[in-house]
Amino acid sequence: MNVLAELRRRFAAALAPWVPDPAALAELAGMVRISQDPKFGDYQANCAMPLKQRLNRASRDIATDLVAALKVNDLCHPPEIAGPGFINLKLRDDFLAAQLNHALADPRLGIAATGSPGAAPRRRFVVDYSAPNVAKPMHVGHIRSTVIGDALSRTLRFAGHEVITDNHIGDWGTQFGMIIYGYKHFRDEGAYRANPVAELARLYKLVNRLVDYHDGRARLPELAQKLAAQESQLKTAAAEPLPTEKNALKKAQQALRRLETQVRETGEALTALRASLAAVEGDAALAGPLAAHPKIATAVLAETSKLHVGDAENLALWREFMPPCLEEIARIYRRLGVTFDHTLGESFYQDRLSGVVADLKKHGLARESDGAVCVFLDGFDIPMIIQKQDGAFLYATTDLATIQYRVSEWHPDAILYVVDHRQSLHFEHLFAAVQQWNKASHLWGDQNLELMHLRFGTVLGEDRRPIRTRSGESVALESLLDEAIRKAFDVVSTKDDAKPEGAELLADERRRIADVVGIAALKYADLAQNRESDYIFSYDKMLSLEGNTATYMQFAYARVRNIFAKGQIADAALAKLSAPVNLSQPTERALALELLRFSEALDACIADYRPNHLTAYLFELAGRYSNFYNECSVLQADDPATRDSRLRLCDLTARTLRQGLALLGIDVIERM
RNA sequence: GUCCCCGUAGCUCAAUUGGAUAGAGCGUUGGCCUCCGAAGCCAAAGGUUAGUGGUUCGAAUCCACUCGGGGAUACCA
Repeated sequence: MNVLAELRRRFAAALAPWVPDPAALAELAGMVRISQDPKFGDYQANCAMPLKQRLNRASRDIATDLVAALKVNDLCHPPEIAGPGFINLKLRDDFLAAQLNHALADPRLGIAATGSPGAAPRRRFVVDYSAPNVAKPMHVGHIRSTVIGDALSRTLRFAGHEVITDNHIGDWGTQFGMIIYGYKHFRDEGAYRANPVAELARLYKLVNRLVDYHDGRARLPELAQKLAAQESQLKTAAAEPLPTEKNALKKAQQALRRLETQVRETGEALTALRASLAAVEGDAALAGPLAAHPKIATAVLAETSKLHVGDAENLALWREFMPPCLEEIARIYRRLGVTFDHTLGESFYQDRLSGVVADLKKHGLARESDGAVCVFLDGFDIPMIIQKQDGAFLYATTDLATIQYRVSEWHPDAILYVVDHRQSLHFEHLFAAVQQWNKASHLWGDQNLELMHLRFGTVLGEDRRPIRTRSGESVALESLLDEAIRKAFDVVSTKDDAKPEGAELLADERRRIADVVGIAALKYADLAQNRESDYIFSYDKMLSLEGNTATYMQFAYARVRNIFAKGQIADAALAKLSAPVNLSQPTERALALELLRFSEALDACIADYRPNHLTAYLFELAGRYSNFYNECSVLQADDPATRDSRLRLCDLTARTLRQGLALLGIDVIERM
């Protein structure tokens, strides 16, 4: 049972005579909360105060009447009224014990599935996440979308929703023009045969560097000119006498500061550009290709465009490259334990794009402007371009086609996009456009379709700039995984060697544990910190195995399981225990209360699609278990009834931790 | 220029979406293994929630302005 939801229902019933408006009633009933401080009880209701004005009475009196009308004595001790009218509720121990019994007997731990009585209605979700570019190695920037999307999908599914996951991979863009060009001009046949993915990655990097180089050369004069202009502007501004009037002075100083920043930033950009050009020029291996391919940028675009119009040679190459590229990302997903129901990338939608454009034109939603086909939308300064002057389609076009496909094939209630926040404007455009399109063309009709951009912050380095290695490339995702596992292995070995009775793990088992612990740490660091602001990447933090980490929960789990192992209590024996749970010790009661909040944590996680509610809950639960573990002996309890009661608390704790972590895509181990 | 996001302990982040004395982790200081696993537990120090005004029973949260940071900004994705 979701105790919070039940209390809200009880309050709604008690409030109904005073509050006829259903919306207002729901809002007031929603003011039942978990208490922040145990001294205020387990839950508190804050709805008396807002009624003060509506009823024109003292809020404390309202609280008194409300408590009189409230029927909760099967759940709680008599409510207490505090301060201006806070109503504090404390659950009865016999109620807690009964709920624990129920959860213990249920494989779903007492969590009602959607669609069942009293639970939320079942919905169908499409979750779009990860979406890497398959032509280049996955890097650290891909981890957030992948891990968050996976956790949300698992959580929604467990709650009872229908979930369709779809990896919208980048398999049709300019990157393929680059590797096709690279393959035609620079490939090492032997290397390609031996390891196609590695060779293609090398070619991608090589071509990318050459293109960047020529691009940089072309930009250099412009940038230098810009700097000179800004410098002279600054000089002129600085030479002018400062105004004496206070506001004007402030403005002038501000303008000066802004100019100084501009000059500094342009100067830095220029220096960086010169350095990168010099690096390429100083690289003997690049001298030949550089001289021989001066027009590489346009040539790459030409290869891309040949692919798009169906050129036989390029299409054949693309078909040849795709399997190893897909196998490469599949390998990473296997290591992460991430799966998808579908992998329908950009290429899948190519033959639908012209139809999308035609349909939008037909309904008057799109028109030509400066040679490009644009969708102009109310409330936006700029249009969304769906076809370029040269006839090429854009990612906006693909995204429209993708929605069209998803609604016609899958009929979802919601589509969730787990994507970097920098694409916010794109999604605002896209959602606005598709709503218009639906009105004109009945893509999904009158039913409600929730389109949601679940944005997250960019992964930045510790210098607050996009994460890079010393050589200037993004950190490969795989090297991060290796590092996480390597570090976990060191810690596992150290801890095992230090055990009082000597090491107990074989090398093989240590490796298996390190795998689980390392990947878990990596995922958890991301899930626990799901904010919309940027994310400072730090090896130390991401791979930490202490404090609020997945390791903490895994450790708590292993300690529970160790009790069962020491006591030689099999799972079957645990399941047969039926002794009433006794909550006389404060740490027992606190643990029990936390165990029953699992359902609330899941609801919160789903309500705003934020796994960090779940991580916070699991951290809290593991903490309560640690307190209990320190205070209460289980195997050496004073009497058999207490022992059995505590064994049952341990059992439910272990199962809740295991289930909660599983929803985050994190495994547990029996020993570590 | 315009629009969007953000500013909370030394650092990285929470705060149940307007509730009571703003909480964790890391780091710092001190304590706890003869006792089911110390990857743990307990305690201490650390805050004008960037600032000013407003809204109300009540503000980190909502509104206005100021300061500071980031992002986006017609033909990359």
